[in-house]
Amino acid sequence: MELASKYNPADVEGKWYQYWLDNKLFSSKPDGREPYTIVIPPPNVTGVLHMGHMLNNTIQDILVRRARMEGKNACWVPGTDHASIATEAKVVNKLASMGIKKRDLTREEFLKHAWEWTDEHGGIILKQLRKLGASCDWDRTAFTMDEKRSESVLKVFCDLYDKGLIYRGLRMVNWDPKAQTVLSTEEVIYREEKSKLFHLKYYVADAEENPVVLTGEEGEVFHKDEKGYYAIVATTRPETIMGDTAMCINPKDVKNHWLKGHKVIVPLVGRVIPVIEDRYVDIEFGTGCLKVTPAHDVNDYNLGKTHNLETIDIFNPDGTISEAAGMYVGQDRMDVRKQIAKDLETAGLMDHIEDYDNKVGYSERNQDTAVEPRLCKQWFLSMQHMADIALPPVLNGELKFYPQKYVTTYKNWLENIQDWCISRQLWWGHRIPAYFLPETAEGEERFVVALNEEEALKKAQAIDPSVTADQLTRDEDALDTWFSSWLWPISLFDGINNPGNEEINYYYPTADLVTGPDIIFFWVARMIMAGCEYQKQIPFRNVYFTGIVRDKLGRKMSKSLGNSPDPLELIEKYGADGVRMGMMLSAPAGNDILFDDSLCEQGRNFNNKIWNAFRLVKGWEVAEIAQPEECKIACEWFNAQLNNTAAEVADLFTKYRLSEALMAVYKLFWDEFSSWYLEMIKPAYGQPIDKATFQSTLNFFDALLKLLHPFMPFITEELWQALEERKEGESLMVQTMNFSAPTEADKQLVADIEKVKEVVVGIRAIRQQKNISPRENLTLEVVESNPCEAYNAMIQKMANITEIKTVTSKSEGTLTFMVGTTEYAIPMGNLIDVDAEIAKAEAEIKRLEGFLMGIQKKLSNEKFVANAPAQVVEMEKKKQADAESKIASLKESVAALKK
RNA sequence: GGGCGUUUAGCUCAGCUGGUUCAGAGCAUCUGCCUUACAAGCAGAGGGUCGGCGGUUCGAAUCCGUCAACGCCCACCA
Repeated sequence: MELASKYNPADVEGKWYQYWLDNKLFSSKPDGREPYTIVIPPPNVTGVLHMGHMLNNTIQDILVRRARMEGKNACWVPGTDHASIATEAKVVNKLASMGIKKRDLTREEFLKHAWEWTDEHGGIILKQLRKLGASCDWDRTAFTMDEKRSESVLKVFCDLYDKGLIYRGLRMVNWDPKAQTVLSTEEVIYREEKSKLFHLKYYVADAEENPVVLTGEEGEVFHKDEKGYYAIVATTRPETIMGDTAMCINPKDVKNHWLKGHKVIVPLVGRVIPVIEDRYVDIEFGTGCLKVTPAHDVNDYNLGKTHNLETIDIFNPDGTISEAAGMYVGQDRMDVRKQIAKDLETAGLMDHIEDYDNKVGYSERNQDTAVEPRLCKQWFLSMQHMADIALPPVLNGELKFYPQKYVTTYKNWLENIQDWCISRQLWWGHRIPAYFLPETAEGEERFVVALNEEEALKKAQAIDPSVTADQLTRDEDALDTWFSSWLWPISLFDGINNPGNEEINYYYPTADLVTGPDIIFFWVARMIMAGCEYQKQIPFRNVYFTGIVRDKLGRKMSKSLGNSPDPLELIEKYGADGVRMGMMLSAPAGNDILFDDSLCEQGRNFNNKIWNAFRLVKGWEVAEIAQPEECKIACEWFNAQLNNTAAEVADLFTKYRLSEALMAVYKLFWDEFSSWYLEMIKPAYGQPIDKATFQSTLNFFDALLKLLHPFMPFITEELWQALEERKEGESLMVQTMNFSAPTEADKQLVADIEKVKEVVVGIRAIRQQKNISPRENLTLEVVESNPCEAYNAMIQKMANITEIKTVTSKSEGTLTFMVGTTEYAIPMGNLIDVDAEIAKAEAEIKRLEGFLMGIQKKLSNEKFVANAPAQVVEMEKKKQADAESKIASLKESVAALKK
């Protein structure tokens, strides 16, 4: 058999992926088996694979492949998200680079461009997932804006509207001036920023007819100069003064009492505004005077409502100053902030400026764009009902989060739920199925919500029989992307359009959801809501929250830092199996992973180890000879070890401790199988192996490949196919794992062999210390009794020992070591350094005496003996006895050496 | 300002309801080996007063309190 000494993933990965596809091994149809379903968190349709996807999808693939091999009907449904705002932004940018402005296009023209862009870039990411080995049922590939999903979205919208849960309302919302759309509260990211706090002078306007009265009360603070009395207002946003319609003080604020009932002049603007009083104002902040701009701040808006203030919207949708401001019209808000500060200064209206740390909201999708609070009429989903139905399953454990800590996060969010703003001023998305009738004579807005125009017309005519089809205008807005993704686990199986169909009944609820904690509110929580509302059942039983992939310095991977490796290059370099293993080695649920290429190296090395073990086994010549004793024991032992580890791995899987499961399999293969088992059974050079041992070894290899396959699908398939003759279409990925639960005898055997290993290691260590070649024959003496008698042959083979003698007292001139309470000795002739051995033994005696003293102290403590469980006391007594016997035997050795 | 989490060998992490020989793993390190599967390897070894302090207990990495550092989430203080 001619196999290279190094495994080359590139030679095999593509081949087997195609083989799996050709044989439709990823595809799933409802049948009598237990279903195991995962729906992919749909990546942005025009996105490219990054390390986060790699981690996330590796985990999903491991779970799916494992479930498949456990005999379940595994179905992993792939798809992409239309990513309304992100994709629209990309298209707008691309058009801009071609010199086309979005506003010069009609909706239809724009959408044509967007679809072209989607068709061109769409699905690249899914192709990339194949390189990773993802075993998705590709025939089921869906898109959040394909026909079925779109229909589902519109149906749900109409249904929720009919239920009274969707409403249209004038609210202070978050506006993204770059994308020119409203955002939900979840889409706003707050960042701490170094900014300035400007202190502006608002002169009292009516001092003439309504004199300022100074009470002289303690704590009163006023400002006066040659132009008159003035209040000082602190603001971070001086550009909004054109929208000021009041100044507010706290009625309990003594230092500002003198302002009560007065009017003040907005600096530069000249508008006279009232001083209002409201306990909302923090007396301690700044001067306790607050400028009120109802159009541009949520709090101010609320103040405006309670105090009936005028609202002046000074911004255009793109963030430039509007006509209504009367000044700086057409300039950008950020430029105006700088300019107005200068102008205020020049006009002597700036008291002073100080540095200030401020939290500013940015658009989640346009992270360089500060969000502008804006008063707009939008569509909202009332969330209280949704929160009410989505909270119990998570709290009562029907739906589990891994790690569990996210339950608290989830609970907090649901208990303080806010209505969801679901409309977006975008074209790329599901257009809201609302149709406006002509306004009434009083200018009142009238609309109907309907699945299609026909129905809309009917509904409209029920309101106003005179309405004709062409008088109806459909709402221009699209829905928030998440309004389609929240239906994903249902809509993938067409459960909205076709309730109770075979697929939804079979695959829903899905088993596991694997996603990042950053979208727990955006997506996870809302899917639970939709599931509970439309399927009356949770959408998945477990949620596995992955961590963030960071670089080895702990920095988030980002384009600007350039610290994000290209996943495809990694795969090329280390093989998909190597990269998968690299990712998984350090990815406990919920912990961030500090990714480094060297992790993949470890994965690649492991591949190579497996490969070479295979070369060894397949290189043996098999003969009809008797099975040597040590081989027989080795087979029994490894079988026991295999069952042990398989049970451990199964348990780890149920706890989603995948990296530990991988580590267990890694050690099983590398340490137990390669370093111990194969060495135990390995025939001498040029000698054949007996048939029984060989067959067992093939069986073990087969079992190991099964355990490894979910983690490393390619190399395992390659070797499984080469292990024995296979028929066309056969594959490891659809084999079932059948391990027996470890018996007591298994456990005992494993424990016995652990001792054998210790003996072998002891002998090897002596060889190492004394520079004795592993090839040089030695004899071994066991003092008094040999607990490993049954395994002598094995020890002899592994440690190259010609004879094992049980002796009552060891020979002179030996080097010794202890395993448990048994002393082992190797006659060394004149090779030993007596003084060094004495020193070593004495050091050990000292250590043991210290140890013994601790135990004796414990045992002489009445309270310990009285309170500790009998078992623990027994254990201590045994420790004491063992230590005493060890000390005794060491002392003997020393005495012997000193002779 | 609230809430959550983390802090154990150089690095990344296990260590469950306190007690199976003075704390474990992988990687990295050191030493010796090109031993006829594998130097992407083999064999052996070293390395931690479990963040600090205090408490509960016969006994604490493990429970309680407190302090500190770091991280995350939520919140309308201009």
